[in-house]
Amino acid sequence: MKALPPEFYDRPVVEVARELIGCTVEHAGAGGVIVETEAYHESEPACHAFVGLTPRTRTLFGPPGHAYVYRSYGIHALLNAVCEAEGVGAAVLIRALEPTHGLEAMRARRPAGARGRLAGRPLPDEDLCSGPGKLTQALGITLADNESHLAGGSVRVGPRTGRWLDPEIREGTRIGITRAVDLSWRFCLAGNAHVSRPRPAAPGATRWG
DNA sequence: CATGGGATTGACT
DNA sequence: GTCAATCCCATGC
Repeated sequence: MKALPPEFYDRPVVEVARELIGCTVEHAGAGGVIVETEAYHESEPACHAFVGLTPRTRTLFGPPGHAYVYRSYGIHALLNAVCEAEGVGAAVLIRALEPTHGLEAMRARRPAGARGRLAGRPLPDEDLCSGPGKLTQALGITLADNESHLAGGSVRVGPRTGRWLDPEIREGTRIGITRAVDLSWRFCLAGNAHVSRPRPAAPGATRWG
């Protein structure tokens, strides 16, 4: 796979978040197409970089085109792409993928449902990567991948191909945050079953898709 | 050095 | 809809 160059990430983070929809991510023999992203920028308080340069946010202020991986709620590793010029804290959170290869490797890394209807059965495709914590688990991405190069490291991000060349994109407000909740900095591939919930509605429509 | 909160998920009511 | 799990690290004393 040809990877996106660092220059791709060296522009306004909201623009990169939109452009990453339809691009590919792969790691450890598995990968998929990005169907959901969110933008974060040091100028707004939901961004980790808002507090300035600390040991935790060092990667965010580094050069564009690197992975920023951090632990969320003590449990999940979340994958971001560092954007904008070195010295500016900005990143795109990769929130969901449509898996394209390595599905069995993903299922091996994702525990099957312990109870209920799906107990003991393999997870459906749309449950493998339909959330930021799920996709890192499915791909085997950990904090050890923090700061790795997205163009030549363990995590690789590639350009749009095939039926994802000109994706129809929905946008909405970001999820799971308590500050700067009004910014419409979340982007999704319209009608895609792998987007996490809640899914943004089409403009003027009453239903998703 | 102690404390508190968080860019989530899965299980249960 | 509600809830706990569980770790990193920013902040404050």
